[in-house]
Amino acid sequence: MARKTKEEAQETRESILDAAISSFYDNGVSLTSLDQIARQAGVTRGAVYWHFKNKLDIFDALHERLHQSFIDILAPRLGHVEDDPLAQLHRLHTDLMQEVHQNEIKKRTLSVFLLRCDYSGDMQDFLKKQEQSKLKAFQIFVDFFRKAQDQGLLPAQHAPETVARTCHCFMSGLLYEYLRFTGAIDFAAHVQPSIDFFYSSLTVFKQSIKGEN
Amino acid sequence: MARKTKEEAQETRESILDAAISSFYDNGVSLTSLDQIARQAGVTRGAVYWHFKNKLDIFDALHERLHQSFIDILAPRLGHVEDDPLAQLHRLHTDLMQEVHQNEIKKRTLSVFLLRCDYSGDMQDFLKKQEQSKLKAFQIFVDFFRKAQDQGLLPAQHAPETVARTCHCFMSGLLYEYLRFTGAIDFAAHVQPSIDFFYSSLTVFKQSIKGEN
DNA sequence: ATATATACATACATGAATGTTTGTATCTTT
DNA sequence: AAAGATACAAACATTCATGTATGTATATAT
Repeated sequence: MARKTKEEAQETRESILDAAISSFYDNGVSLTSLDQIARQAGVTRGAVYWHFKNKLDIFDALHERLHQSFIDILAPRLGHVEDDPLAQLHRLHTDLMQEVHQNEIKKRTLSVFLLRCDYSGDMQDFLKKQEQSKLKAFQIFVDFFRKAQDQGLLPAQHAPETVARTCHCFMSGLLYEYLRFTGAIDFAAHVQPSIDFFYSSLTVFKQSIKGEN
Repeated sequence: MARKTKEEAQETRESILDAAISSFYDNGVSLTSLDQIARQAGVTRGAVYWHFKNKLDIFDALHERLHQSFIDILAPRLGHVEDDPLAQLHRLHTDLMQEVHQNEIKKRTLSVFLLRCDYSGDMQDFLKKQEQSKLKAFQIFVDFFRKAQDQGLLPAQHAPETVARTCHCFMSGLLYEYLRFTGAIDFAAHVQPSIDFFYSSLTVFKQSIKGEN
C-alpha cells in the first residue's frame, strides 16, 4: 500500500497543505501538531515528514502559494496606468477585499498568516522572507505611482514611496480589521464606505495637480 | 521562605507579568512555557499558578494593562475638539507612533499582541474581549468626529463611523507595518511622511466644507 | 498568642508532540 | 525482469509542558 505514482504523490502533498491550512485556521499554527495535519489529510506523519522537513517547511510552502496568487492578481492590474490612476486603485482595492470576502479559502489562509500565527522563535527568520515578498508587492505600487506621476496624471509633490506606503497601510489595516472582527464587521456597511472615503479623500492629491500646473 | 507581605506579593505578580512580556516577545505566546516565565521572574511555577489560573489568564492581565494605558492617552486628547480637528488628530497619531517608537516596553507589548500570538483555540474567545476593548477606543474616535461635525468644523457628508474607521485602519496598518518590519523601516524616513501625507490628503474632507456651506 | 489563611516551593503524574528509525509495497529505471 | 529508488506506515525513544497535590514558613486576624 505504498509507493504511489508521482502524480499521486503530488496530490498527497497538496492535500497535506490543504489540511494544514484548515488545521492552522482552527487551532493556530503552533498548537497544530503534525499528527493532526496528517490525519486531516488522511495520511500518517510518515507522509508529512516525507514531503516536508517540519512544520515550518509546511508554513513556508503555504506562504509561497499565497504570495504567488497575490502577485498574479496585482501585477497585471497595476502594470499599466489608466487615465484615472486613483479610480484604478480604488477598483483594485475593492476587488481584492471582495475576493477575500467571498473566497473562504483565501480568507482562511490570510487569517492564518495574519492572526493565527506566532512570528517568534524559528518563525522569526520567516519574517525576513515575508519582508522580501512584501517588498516585491510594495515595489509594484511604487512603480505604479511613479509612472502615474511621470505621465502627469498625479502631482509629483509627494514621493511615490510615501503614497504607496500610505495606501498599503490603509489596505492592510482594513484587511486586519476585517479578518480580526469577521462577523462583527459588515462588508457593505463598513468596509466599502471606508474604502470609498479613503480614495475620495486622496482625490485632493490629484486635484492639486490643477493648482500646481 | 514563603508568605510575603501583600505588597511583596503584588510585586511578584508584577514581575511575573513583566517576565511574561519579555518571554512572549522572545519566544511567542504559545511556545512560552510557564516555567520559562517563572524562572525569568525569579520564582517557580508555584508562584505563577498562585497568581494566575493559567497562561491565558496571564495574557488577559497583560491586555488589561495595555488597553488601560492606551485609553488613558486617548480619552483626554480626544475629549475636546480643537479649532482644527484634523491637525489635532495628526498630532495625536504622530505622538502615539513616536511613543511606541521610543518606549521599548510598549513596542514589545504591542508586538506580542499583534505579531507574537496566535488567536485560535482558547485564544479565540479572547478575540471577543479584544473586540469589546477596541470598540471602546473606536467609539472615542467616532464621538470626536461627530462633535467636530456638530460644531461645523468638519463636513457632515460622511458618517463619523466611516471617517473614524478609515483613520483607525490606517493607524493600525501603519503600526503593524512598523512592528512587523522593525529595523527595516525608518521612523523619520518612512513612518512620519506617511502620517503627514495621510492627514494632508484628509484635508480635502475639511476643505469641502467651504464649497458646501 | 494561637489559629488560620497566605504565598509560595517542591514533587509527582500524565499526556502529548517531535524527530528518527525501520519496514515494506510498488513504481521506475535499465 | 531485476535492482534500486520512492512514498509512505508503524513503532520507538526522548523531551517537555501542564495541572495538581503536598509541604511549609510566615504574615495576619482574633
